[in-house]
Amino acid sequence: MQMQQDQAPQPAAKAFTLPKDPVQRAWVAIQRFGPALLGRVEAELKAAGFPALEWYDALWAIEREGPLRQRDLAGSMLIARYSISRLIDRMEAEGFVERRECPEDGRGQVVHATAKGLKLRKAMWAVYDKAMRQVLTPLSEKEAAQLAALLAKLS
Amino acid sequence: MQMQQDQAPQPAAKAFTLPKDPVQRAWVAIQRFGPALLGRVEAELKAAGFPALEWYDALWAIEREGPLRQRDLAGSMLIARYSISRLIDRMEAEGFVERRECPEDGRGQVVHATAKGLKLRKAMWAVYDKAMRQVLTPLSEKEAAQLAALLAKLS
DNA sequence: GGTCTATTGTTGCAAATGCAACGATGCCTT
DNA sequence: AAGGCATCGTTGCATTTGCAACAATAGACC
Repeated sequence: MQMQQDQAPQPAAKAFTLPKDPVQRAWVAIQRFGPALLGRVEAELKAAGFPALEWYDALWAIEREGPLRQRDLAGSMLIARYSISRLIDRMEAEGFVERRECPEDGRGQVVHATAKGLKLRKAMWAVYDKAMRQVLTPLSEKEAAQLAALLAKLS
Repeated sequence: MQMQQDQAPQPAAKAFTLPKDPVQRAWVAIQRFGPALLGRVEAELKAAGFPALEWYDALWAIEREGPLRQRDLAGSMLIARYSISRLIDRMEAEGFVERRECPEDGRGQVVHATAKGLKLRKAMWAVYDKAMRQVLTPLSEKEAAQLAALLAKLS
């Protein structure tokens, strides 16, 4: 019987050599480091007892743009409608959002944030912001801006 | 009854304005565009009837480094051991790899690629390479190298 | 109005994932 | 050699996802 916490989700990262071709280098970097960075931030949120980033994103989208149709949330978060449907199921079950009928469209559901939801988002932000900055410390402000610009070109 | 294919996994992307703070810009870009790019490439592989990128990555790791312990595959692919265990289950069931006993470690399993596996990797590469380059066309070679360098700083 | 097609959100089902545990083996210390 | 801890790979279980369908509503066209 062992007492250590087994099965770390992110196993020890080996030193990794990128390919020579610049395009492949870029691709490999995106594929490897992107998810790893997300994982680190998600891990900090979870360690602080918070739900996943999705929840934050949904709450933030609503706070930014006002109550939203599920369709629009899906568009805003770039995920499929059925994913939104179930995400909102879970968030509603915990009282962070609520669905209301959509006056202009009988099919629609408008998602509102509750006071509890707004509070959660703020609490998450403290941890999220810190974790994000920590993960990005290796970059100067200028480099961060450059990185954002390069990625934005790929939209 | 409708004949179109419903529920596109990546709904119409709205024009998206990045925050002002450079660090947040970088983070949002990583969070949004990274997965979107991966998704586009994955979609092309799937459309061509191929399995997911994971399969390619596993086969390529083995081809590059020789038959690998599952532990090392996990390290190389940055995923948990139980994920590897099940990934290899599936790949073995389709005859692309096979597990053999590890001579130096009774616990170990060494994963070998089969001829069928090597063939699959090559076939996938044709599509993968093309899709990857297509997704990255907005970047010049120099920019691609820059992007890779910036992301690598974050390892 | 009536018909036809598209969109919205939901759901059943199968597959995949995360987590926590486990058996088996290796390794280190005594 | 023996005990104790660490590592390797696997698995049961609950949760989450992806896919394909669906009912309900909207909108366009005649």
